[in-house]
Amino acid sequence: MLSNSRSAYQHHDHQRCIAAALSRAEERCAAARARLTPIRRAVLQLIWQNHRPLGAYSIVEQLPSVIGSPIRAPSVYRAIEFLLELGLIHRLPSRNAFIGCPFPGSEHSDVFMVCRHCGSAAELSADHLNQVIAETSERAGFRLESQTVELSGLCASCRDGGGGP
Amino acid sequence: MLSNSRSAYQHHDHQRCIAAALSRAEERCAAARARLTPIRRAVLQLIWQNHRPLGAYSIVEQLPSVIGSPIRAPSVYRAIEFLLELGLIHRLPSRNAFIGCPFPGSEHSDVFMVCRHCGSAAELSADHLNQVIAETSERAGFRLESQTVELSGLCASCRDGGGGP
DNA sequence: TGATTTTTTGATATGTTGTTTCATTTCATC
DNA sequence: GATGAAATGAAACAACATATCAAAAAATCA
Repeated sequence: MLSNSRSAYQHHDHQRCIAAALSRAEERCAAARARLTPIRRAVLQLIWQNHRPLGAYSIVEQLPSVIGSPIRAPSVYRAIEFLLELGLIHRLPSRNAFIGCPFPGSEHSDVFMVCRHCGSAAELSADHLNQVIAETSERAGFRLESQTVELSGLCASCRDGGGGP
Repeated sequence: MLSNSRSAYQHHDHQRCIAAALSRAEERCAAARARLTPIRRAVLQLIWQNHRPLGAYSIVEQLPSVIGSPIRAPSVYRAIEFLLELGLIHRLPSRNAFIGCPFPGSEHSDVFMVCRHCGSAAELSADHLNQVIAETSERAGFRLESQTVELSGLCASCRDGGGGP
């Protein structure tokens, strides 16, 4: 089971998370012959500023502090679209928000655990769960192409009385 | 496995679907000492006009033809909120749209199969799937409270070359 | 019944999220 | 440095959702 639930919910050196995410993004862009432009890089960096899903207009607000000049919504959405296509981020439909993918490139399907208390979201890719989802679809005669699984509840830290990461 | 995938995707007497849904709504409102007012009833009826998720502003547009007089967005959202609370409809986050629940009252969790071709959505409640989701959460130390599972792909009718229901 | 309280609806405005369109700039390639 | 493709700027707009306060309707009860 691939998961980033430890780092998402517990204290950790988050600078390394960010650095690793940007580094993976460089690799992936190189492999895809795509350009990680300053805007795209800044958007990715903002999304990775913590483990909470970030809305597009929050990015619009915060971009000047990273880029220097104001960036309008369409540019932000273009960067988001680019990052989505490369699998570097995911969209959480129930929140209209975006979150960094901790393991881009690996074949996995979107399963998120979103903590109602601290707002952090962890992603996991559980083979068994995906298999059961596939089987269930199959039995219903449904040809599964993609999936979004959003689980809401309390993360380990918040459940145990902590205040989250 | 509770599911309405047959009626959602295949030819059937849909008038009976609507009548049954309204009848269940009456029951459920009576049990909850809540009022199924004309607006709420009309909104539910519109959502049940077929098995495709319906957006709030489509409801706003269509309501006059059911109610007679125009109804603004806030009233529609109030009706939607009411129906959601009673479990008579569900919200599909990825589409900003609403769909009737085929088995309100039964303890079940939201799993939807949305056909990318015909747009119809079937709901199912698969014990095994829910159990695996619960186990997966547990293993990650996550206290699961609610879930939304949206599966996208091709329904049986569209997969077999048909045009859907 | 009539007064009181609660629930529901009306109406206006506004907030939030996402897209269209077209012009301009930047970049890679030749 | 000319050319075509990719990326960005800028303004307007479209779609989805909520805040607020007033009015009406319904339930409750003296």
